[in-house]
Amino acid sequence: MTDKKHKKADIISVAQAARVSASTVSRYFNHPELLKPATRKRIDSAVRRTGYIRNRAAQTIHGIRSGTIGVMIPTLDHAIFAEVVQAFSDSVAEDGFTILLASHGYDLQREYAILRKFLEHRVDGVVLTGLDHDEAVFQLIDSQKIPCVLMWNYAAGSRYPSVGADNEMAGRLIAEHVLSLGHRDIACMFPPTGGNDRAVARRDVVLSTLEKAGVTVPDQWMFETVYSISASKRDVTALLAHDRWPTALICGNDILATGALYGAAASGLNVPSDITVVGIGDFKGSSEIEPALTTVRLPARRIGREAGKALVTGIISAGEDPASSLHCAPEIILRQSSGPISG
Amino acid sequence: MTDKKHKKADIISVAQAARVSASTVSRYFNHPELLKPATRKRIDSAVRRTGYIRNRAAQTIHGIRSGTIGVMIPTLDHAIFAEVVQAFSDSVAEDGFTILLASHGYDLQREYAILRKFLEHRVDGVVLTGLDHDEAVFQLIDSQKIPCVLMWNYAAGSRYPSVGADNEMAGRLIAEHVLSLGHRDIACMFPPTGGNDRAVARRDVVLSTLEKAGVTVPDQWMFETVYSISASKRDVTALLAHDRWPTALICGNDILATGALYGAAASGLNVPSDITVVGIGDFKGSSEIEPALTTVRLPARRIGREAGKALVTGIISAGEDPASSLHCAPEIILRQSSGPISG
DNA sequence: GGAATTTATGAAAACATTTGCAAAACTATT
DNA sequence: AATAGTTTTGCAAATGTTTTCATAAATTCC
Repeated sequence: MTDKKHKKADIISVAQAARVSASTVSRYFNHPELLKPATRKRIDSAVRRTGYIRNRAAQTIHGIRSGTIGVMIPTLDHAIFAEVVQAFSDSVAEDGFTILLASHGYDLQREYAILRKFLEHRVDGVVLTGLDHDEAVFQLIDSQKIPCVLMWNYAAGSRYPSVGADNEMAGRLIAEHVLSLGHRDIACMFPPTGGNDRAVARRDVVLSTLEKAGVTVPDQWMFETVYSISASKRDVTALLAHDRWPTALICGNDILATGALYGAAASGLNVPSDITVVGIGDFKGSSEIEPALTTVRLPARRIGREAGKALVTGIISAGEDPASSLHCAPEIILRQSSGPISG
Repeated sequence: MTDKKHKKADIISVAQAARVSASTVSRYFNHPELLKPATRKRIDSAVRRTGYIRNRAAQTIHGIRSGTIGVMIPTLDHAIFAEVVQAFSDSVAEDGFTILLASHGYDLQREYAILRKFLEHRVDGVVLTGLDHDEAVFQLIDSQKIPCVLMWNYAAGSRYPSVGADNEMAGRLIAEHVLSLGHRDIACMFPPTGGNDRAVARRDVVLSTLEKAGVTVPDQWMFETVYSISASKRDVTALLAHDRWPTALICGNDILATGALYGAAASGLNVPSDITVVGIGDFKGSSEIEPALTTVRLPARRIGREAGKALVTGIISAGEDPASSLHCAPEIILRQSSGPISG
């Protein structure tokens, strides 16, 4: 029955079909308990017959919530962000929210532009990835008085509630683990830090933890490698082609560590007896790779879920009970890719 | 200057601040060429001072496009979908569209519910993943006369324009490659097929191609393995623990193939001299893994980009020039994980 | 069986915009 | 300086809902 006269099914056409007023149809959706069962049935059938679909745009201009949440991430190409977004989306979907998703590719200008677009759509709240953002972004959110949660990283005094892992802790955990195995000749590989506070925090804390133990990483063992398995594999292969290698390699994330593992394999070296390799993140696949990767778990699913809950709380309670921060603690995961020095 | 009197910046307050009428402000945004440069400047400053942000909801009820596109995927947890979505999003963002993203987790009921939600938000178009959907879903899209593109898979006579790869071709390519290497003792590992037309198509065509060559896959070499590296590693390890193995293993996707490679490594077997392993997809990392994986490339980025372009065309030209199908041909990628029989 | 409640419905105003039409303000032409 | 033509602007109606207030209908009470 797709005939439905094609009268652009609005609330008025439904009202006519049900022989009631538009107000009554509106109530049918928003306060059904106010209607007489008989009327309800009549409208029910009319809705079905006309194929009416509510128009949230029309509701939204009444100050009613739009039911959307703006989600801003650097990129979906990093599987870990995809995982966070998936968990976030599932979490808020339970309360009927749909996400408006956009990625800025680490471009701060774009982040601002996207945020404006979110606001044009009158999102009920926004999630940003990471703690650091352009001051203009924060001011815009302030001025619109819209709930906001910073997701993925956690820091006590963050500008907005933050739900995520403490990156410094993650860096410290992995550095301490490597030190505890007796390593002193250590190489580090981190992604480029431009526009990426997470990477900066991790690198700085790893280096300072090593230094506190009296270990300095020589320049030629400090790699800045783009986030890709192939780049890492290449750099590690080059490193291992020299006559002198480190006994351990700390990678800023599991992607780099995966590439490092492949690089070691391609160089004919054994991990961990020839070299220890560790990562940060515990990405999907890190536990199955040969050898299984020692890393620090950043609980992506949990972060996404909790960030969703926090934001929804902030939205539903409208200011009176703002979203609150939550630390999803990172946790060291010992596997086979790390071992004591020499052997 | 976050003072702005906090008068809920609407178009009228901007008009007052600029000493013009609301209509003029509206024109400032929608038809600026109709305004006198002086007025334009005045409004420009007023917009800035009041911190006004346009309200797309209010525009949308005038039949103006909402500037959103509904994107429906099974899950973002499969990196390949994340990649497609990222490319799609980038593509449509160029034309000012923002995506509304939701995942149904292969649940057809949920797909229908999400579609309704998209329509409530008056999305300008929708993309679905895969060719097969509930008839109710198709009817709903029909009845709303909204542009729709089926993304990821391609088939000539699809219900809506499809942009993607031909799965049968992908399956045939990989099966033929394995046969051409001389293999006759072949095992297959595919994901569970419930609600997943892609998996079905691939499996069926692989089996029929093998059969046409006179090869039958014995039951105990037919694995139905959930999409995860660990499950695949487990199943392959079990397979290789028997006294008789196949000489080749065809996996329904690269995730399963990756797990298989790890399983072979863990069993102390060499790929490809002991067993050939191939996948489908050419996921990120498949080229770097040791040994690099022979697979069929499904061009995810290209598919996402082209699907975006196709849908935007359909939206902008409003019916008169509907979105059109496009086949992004799969391509066999020969790497190290496959080799001739025995050795 | 009517008054007093309670419940159910409708009319109209409100929401933030766009747009057709008409008036006002300019320019150009004589 | 008056007219015609053009450009710029404002008014008011329209968009699809929700909500307040008022009224009509149903129910309860004595």
